[in-house]
Amino acid sequence: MVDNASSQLTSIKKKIANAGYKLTPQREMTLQIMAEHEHLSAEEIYMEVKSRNAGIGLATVYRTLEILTDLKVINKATFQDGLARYDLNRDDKKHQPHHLLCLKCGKIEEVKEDLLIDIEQTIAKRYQFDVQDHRLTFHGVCRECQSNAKALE
Amino acid sequence: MVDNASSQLTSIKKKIANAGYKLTPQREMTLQIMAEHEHLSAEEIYMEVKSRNAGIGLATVYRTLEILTDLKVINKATFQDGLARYDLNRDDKKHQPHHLLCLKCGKIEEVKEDLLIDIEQTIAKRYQFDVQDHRLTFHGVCRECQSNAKALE
DNA sequence: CTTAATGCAAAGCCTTTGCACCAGA
DNA sequence: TCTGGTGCAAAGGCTTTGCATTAAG
Repeated sequence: MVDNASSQLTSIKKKIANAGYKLTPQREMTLQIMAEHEHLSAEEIYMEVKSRNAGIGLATVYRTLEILTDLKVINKATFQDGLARYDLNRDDKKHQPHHLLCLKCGKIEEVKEDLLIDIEQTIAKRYQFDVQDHRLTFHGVCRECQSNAKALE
Repeated sequence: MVDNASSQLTSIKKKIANAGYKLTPQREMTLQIMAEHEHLSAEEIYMEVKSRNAGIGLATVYRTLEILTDLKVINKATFQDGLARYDLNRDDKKHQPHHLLCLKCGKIEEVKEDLLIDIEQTIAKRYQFDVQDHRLTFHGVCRECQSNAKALE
């Protein structure tokens, strides 16, 4: 697991270098943190870097995230709150994972499988639309919040 | 068709009044315009009202849209550009429609059917997540842009 | 060395809020 | 009349940009 993660980071770093970008401590730190957490916002990455006593500017975080998004190394997802959140592109997934957004506690869960394959074909046929990617988020109540609600009854 | 639209507006206006809100010219104008266009941003509604020589403030547009969203008379959808867009809730649909976003021309199409019913059940079972609504957008290339691309070959 | 990258602060967007005035019901 | 609604301008969040300084390759 750890090996997988670190080998993934290594290959990402190569990708950055190959694309002609410099491998700065700030960029490495950002990648490291993204490998350890999901759905981070720019602000959260910024705070996390600083908490490790490493220096970085918020603008640098945004610039790094833009580069990584261009390189398709990470995904950017914007939810209803208007806050962009970022995730490392695990594996070779070409599609954005689905999300479950809890309306009570705000937690975001990830759905590992791609449940839209059939539907994309339907869309392609019925609307003659060449589907390349998708964004799917379910709004509802997560398991914990359901339990909590029951406990209060 | 026109009758349908106007009767829909009439019932929306009743809903507004019943909820204890006042029926102001600004609110009527906003509804009228939303009945005529899809996927409007607050700014677009604002400009459209002014182009009809009626007065309105951008803040009022936002406040009206908030009320209408609360009343579930309209839907608010935020796309990747971070701009919120609004649509009248046609029929009694309880779920947000799906969207097709063209990556070439930026056009947004609407998918009338709800294709997620089965998937929502899968999610509910597999993740014990109480699904209440969803947001689904497909990214790809629309029919016209496909034709244009072929014409250039 | 050379040029891209950084950090700060300022500026940009979209959206919300405060407040005095206005107008539906 | 009475309270909510409006409009303006100011303030708020998130994100981007300008510019002098720093550091990777």
